[in-house]
Amino acid sequence: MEISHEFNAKKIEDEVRNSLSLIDLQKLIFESTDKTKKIVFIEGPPTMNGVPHAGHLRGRVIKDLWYRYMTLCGNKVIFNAGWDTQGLPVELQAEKELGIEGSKSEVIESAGIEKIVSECKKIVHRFNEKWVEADKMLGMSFNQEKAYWTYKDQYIEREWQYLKKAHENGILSEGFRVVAYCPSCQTSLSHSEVNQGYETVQDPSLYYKVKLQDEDLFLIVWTTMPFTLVTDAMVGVNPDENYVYVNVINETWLVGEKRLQEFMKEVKTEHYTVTKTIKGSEIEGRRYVHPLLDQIPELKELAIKNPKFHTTVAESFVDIQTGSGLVHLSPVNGEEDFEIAKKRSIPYNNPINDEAKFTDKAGAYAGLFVRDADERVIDALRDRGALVKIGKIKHQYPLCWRSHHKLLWLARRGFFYFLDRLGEKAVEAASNVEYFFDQPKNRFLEIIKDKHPWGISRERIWGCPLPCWNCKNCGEHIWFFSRKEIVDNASETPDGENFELHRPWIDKIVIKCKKCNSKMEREPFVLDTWHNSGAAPYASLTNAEYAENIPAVFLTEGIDQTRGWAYTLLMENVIFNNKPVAPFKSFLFQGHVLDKNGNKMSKSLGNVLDAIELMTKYPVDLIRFYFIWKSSPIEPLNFSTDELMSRPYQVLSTLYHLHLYLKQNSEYDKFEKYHTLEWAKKKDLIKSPEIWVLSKLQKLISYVAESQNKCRFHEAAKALDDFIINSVSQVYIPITRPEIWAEDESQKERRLAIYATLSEILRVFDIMLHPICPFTTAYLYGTVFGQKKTILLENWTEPQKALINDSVEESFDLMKEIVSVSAAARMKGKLKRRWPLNEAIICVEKSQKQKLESLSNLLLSQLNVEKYNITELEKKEGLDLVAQLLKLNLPIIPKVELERKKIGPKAKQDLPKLLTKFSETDPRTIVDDLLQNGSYIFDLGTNKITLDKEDFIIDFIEQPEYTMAKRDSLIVFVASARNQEMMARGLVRDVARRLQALRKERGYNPTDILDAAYILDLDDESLEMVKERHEDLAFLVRVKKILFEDKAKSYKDDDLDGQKIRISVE
RNA sequence: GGGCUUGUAGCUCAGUUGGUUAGAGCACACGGCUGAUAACCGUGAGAUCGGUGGUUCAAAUCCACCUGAGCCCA
Repeated sequence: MEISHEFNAKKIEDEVRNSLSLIDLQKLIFESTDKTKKIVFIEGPPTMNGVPHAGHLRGRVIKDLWYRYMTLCGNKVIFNAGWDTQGLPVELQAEKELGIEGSKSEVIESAGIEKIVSECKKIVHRFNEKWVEADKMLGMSFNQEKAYWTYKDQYIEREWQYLKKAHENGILSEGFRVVAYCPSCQTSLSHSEVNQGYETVQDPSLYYKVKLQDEDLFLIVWTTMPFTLVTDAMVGVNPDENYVYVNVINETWLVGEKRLQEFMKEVKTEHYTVTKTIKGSEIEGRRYVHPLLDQIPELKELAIKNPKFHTTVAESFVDIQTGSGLVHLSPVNGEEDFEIAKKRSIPYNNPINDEAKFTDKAGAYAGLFVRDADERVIDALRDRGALVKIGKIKHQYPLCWRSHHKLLWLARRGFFYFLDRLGEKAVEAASNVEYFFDQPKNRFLEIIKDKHPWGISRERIWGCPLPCWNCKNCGEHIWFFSRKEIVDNASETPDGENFELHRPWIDKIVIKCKKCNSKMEREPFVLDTWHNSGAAPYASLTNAEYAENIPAVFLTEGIDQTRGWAYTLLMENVIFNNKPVAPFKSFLFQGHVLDKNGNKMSKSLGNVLDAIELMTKYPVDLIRFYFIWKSSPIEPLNFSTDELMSRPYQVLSTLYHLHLYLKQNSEYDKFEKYHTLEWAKKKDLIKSPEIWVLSKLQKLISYVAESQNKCRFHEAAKALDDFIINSVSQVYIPITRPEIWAEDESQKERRLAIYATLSEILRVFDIMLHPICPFTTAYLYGTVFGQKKTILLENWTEPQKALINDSVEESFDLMKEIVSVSAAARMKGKLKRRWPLNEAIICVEKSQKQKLESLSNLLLSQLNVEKYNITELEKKEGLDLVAQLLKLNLPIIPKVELERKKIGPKAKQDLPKLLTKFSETDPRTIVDDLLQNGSYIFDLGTNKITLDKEDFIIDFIEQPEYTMAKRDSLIVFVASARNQEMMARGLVRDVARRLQALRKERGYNPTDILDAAYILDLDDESLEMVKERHEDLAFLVRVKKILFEDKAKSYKDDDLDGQKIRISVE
């Protein structure tokens, strides 16, 4: 590779990708003697049901940054890719692509499980190609050959080991939970699917009454699903709300106070009286009589056996704004209802089958589809005098997004990790992890403290099968946790011993019950896909790798994975080890990527940026730099491509041109490898600019390492940005440029020392920036330095204490500040910086003078003055400062104003006179009097007013022959007068600047010596001055001669402070 | 509905245990510097610190409520 004159980021990427494809980088790293410690990273596998977008890139960039940083720091990092491949999203995509619709059983019947599974694999591989392509473009260092796939048999078998441990330790049990269920598709739906499907629908609005057992009071209960009376177990009230006793004809009803009027209107009852008001909490635990006990024997039995059954419960979730304020609770038909029943150990009946039909246990309702029972329930209530009112209601209710049927809430059997059985192990494991930021830590710990049971089974096809067989005859359960165990216990293996561990093949294995010798059936579940990815630490590694390298030192994923992957990883690892140990020592949660206006990226808004498109269009290193540099990894990031191309571009472009500058100049001077900093130091060629910039570099190295270690990547990137632009490009290069520009052979070693310094800076900088911008740095390192085969084989540089020099840094920074204040002073006096001036007077704080003395030559040239004078001042202000300046004979004129607030009360009606008198008074006399007597007396004729220094605002301006600027405690005066000589030198530089700009415009190289420069139309005085100094000018613009006649081929019109001139170089 | 987080200049972000006049960068205007650079320097304009109320001698900072946004859970 050869460095080109133009910075073309996309071309650089291609070249670097090509050259990397020729070597086995992973091998080189693992064989390198510099890389000693082996560590492992576990990739949180993305689901292969879509293509990568901009949001995915942020996390990948952070992962790769970490990998490269750790590699540079001397580690061998196992950095395998991983792909999440199973689960509902993939399965649904497969159904869609196969064009099959309908219920689960219909799907299975029409397509067959095998076809669905094969389609799932196709989909997963199709999307995977895109992901691998994106990773390659992004420069991800993942080992793709060793990528783990969650659906592979090998992975499944290892995942089963988690189940085995859970089974052994009693964490894994069968249980029930209430899920949203589509009766048409005969499938349960996830929460996100349910949330998609809310629509306004019409439902019955049923009010019925139940009598309390021990009081002559009827509870008025409301529901929109009459059929759930068949599974009724409780009536809920809100403990904090008021309920009223209402006399109606010859009964007393209990209704929520807030709903009383509305309710009475609905039931068309005008005459009623409220006799008593109570809080909901006061009727907790009262027994009521369910009106349909005669129809449902099981319900009656439960009511007889259990005194808590059919009682009132006060629960804060009960909504007082709808219905009657009292709601009936059906544990098997409502999530909250179920939780409450469990909490209160209240039993429940569950007479509903897979087709959502009532079973024989539902007595009079047996065989009916549950929703079709609504009418029958209402009739039965009416017959028994328990019906209060049946109406209709329009409300938001979830429909199945596929079949558009109303969803039902049903209790389904399943397998659970009962996490409460882990005791405090999980909480302890999570507390010992480093999270870098407090916000996600708090949230994560809260979630874990919940110990909510984790339902790990799903009634699906495409997933890791639950290896549990069930005997329908005697109820025996048996678990096998490996292929070998299954095969050893199978009486038939229709697909051979190496059958695929998925459905449908695993379902064909025949196992005979050991107890009754009947044919057993596999429990028809697959595992929650979160269980798949959560098993990655053990399932994706070898036993040895797991034992040695887990807990992993660092993992990172999006903030949404707090409840997702981070949680399942932790829980599974605690279960697996049965010890309070997390599979990660630290976990960084990343904020999400939003669009440039801060909106969530979503398909419906159409603001999702395709990752591959983005990386085709924009330089990858800029994208990477931008993600890292823009904000803290924990914060959400508003992604704007315009912003991406602004500052990040400038940083990389500057870095590139610095390398170019070094290469071009150093080659011209025959700079060799042995011209190191050591060499320069021995020859005493290191001057203050080098000391300064190298000292800054050492501090930068420490700062960047510290920031990376704390995951403050953005702070590291900002420090790198600041150093390369503001210290190197803006200060070190301009200051040393005159020395580089000289061709004097006697100064050659000094030039070589500058190259040695720049080489050191840029090489170290490339290494530090490499984790963020791998392409540009690999290219620059390769073309300019190239000591190692590739930059990743380099080592992170340790800061050298010997190069830190605080006092030179301070002096230098002070000098920069003074030059900046002097520029402000020149600005005020309209004195260009390239005009030489006679004198500068600099006022600094005590003890700063000496610091500047060491830089006197630099200071002279930077200020562009003949001489300067430094004065140290005591830190003072107002009158004291003015007094000090006057005493030191500095060129100031005191400026005095009246403090109106203070003098008002003193002067009162004489104020106008005082103001006139004040305006006629020389400020200097006021200042002198204040200094001598502490006060000044205004003689207004009629009376005298004495003012002291608090009554004045005292400041100063410069004397007319100077121009001045101040900042904090710095004051700089610049003598504004210019003699003929200075004017001439300034003019020559003005002209030179314009000619140089023209040279560049016309494409000449800096080193070319051209024949002539032409200058026309100067006024007589200027012409004379330039003519006198034509040799200086010729040297400055690198031409053989300066001509003042019209002989050039073409001219450029230019403007020299108002003079219209024509110039040319040829 | 609940939990966690967040709102500072047109944009992107700093702002320490509460403490003088709330800071940078980008963009804008004017001027300057420059033969590595799409850089940089100076001056200017630009902020009721989301809103309301409270605690305090003193609030961007602490508390309460309201409001916009994000994530998770229901």
